[in-house]
Amino acid sequence: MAEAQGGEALLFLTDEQLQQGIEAMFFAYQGFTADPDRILGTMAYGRAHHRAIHFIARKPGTTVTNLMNILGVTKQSLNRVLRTLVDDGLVASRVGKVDKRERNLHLTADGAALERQLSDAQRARMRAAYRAAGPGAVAGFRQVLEAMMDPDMRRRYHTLREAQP
Amino acid sequence: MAEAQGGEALLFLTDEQLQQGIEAMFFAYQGFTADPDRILGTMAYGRAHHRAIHFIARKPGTTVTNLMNILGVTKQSLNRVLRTLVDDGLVASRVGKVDKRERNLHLTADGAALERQLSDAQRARMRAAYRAAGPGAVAGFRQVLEAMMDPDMRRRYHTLREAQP
DNA sequence: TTGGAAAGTCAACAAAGCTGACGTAAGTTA
DNA sequence: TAACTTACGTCAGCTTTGTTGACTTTCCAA
Repeated sequence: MAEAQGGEALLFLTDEQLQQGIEAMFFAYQGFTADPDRILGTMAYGRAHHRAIHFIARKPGTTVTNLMNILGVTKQSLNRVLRTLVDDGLVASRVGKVDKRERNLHLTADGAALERQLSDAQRARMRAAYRAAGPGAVAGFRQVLEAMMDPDMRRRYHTLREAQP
Repeated sequence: MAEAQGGEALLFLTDEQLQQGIEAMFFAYQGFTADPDRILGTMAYGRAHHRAIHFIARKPGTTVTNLMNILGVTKQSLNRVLRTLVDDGLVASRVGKVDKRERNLHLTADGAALERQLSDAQRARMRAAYRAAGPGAVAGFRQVLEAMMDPDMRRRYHTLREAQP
């Protein structure tokens, strides 16, 4: 028991321990999306709009195809969401300069305002969770999440950290 | 920098660090559901069926209302899923013994077989992630996830650990 | 200059959530 | 006992968000 935190101990992970991890992911994800969902519920938008807005804010000028790959949805599904955001003046879609087939996506002032509202709520919860769990826990949290990703998604996750062009 | 992992350091959490946590949750959840989704994609079931099957397996004899609260969906939405599972002979719905208004839900042999198939895939990924991250990381992972839950859900999460009657 | 990639559109559909209303059976309480 | 409440099931209708497939337009590159 004393060495339960030591190296080889994980070789003896019980199904019950793994099950608890699975359920923790499920319930935590509900909390993770709860605040933005509540805000979006008051408008004509859903979680899909939030995700699009989030990643456009994160990588201004990103293309439709890139966003599509990050979100893991089809072009048609993304396009419907994007169209409402463009129509409502939250997202600007500009023809690419180097490749005119591409559309570079940016948030408008209104879009950025909504993004900030949603992000603030989600970050507040994340901040509270980080503080409650403590500094050591945060590193472990990130390590496990990263190990859980598919390789493709892990690559995209790291790409988001790169400097803007 | 040396004390970046020490106590008060978290008071200086940057938005960028929180953002990374948010994105890690998003991408990791994709991985988390990927394997069961792939299996279910070959049959006439979806993620909603998986969730129902999971929690019925976890708490055999649970009632419809209880399951509804755990999953966070409406009675009608759950009922549609449950009906197909009962019709297909994966779930047994028996009238309660003490309170005949209640229906006690159990997996049939076929249901248990599917549950095992789905769980094995998801547990395998979880096990791999835990091993890749290391023993210390696992504790932190669980702490942050738990802190991220809504209080209601945290209570339900803990309730699942209680002994069966 | 022609082939193919990128972006977008339209149509049809499915999964899974929601609200509201209603009915029945079974407990609970006044 | 009568009235209320709870648990469950169901019907109807709607929304969001995903899917395929077929098609056009634009434009880069071989």
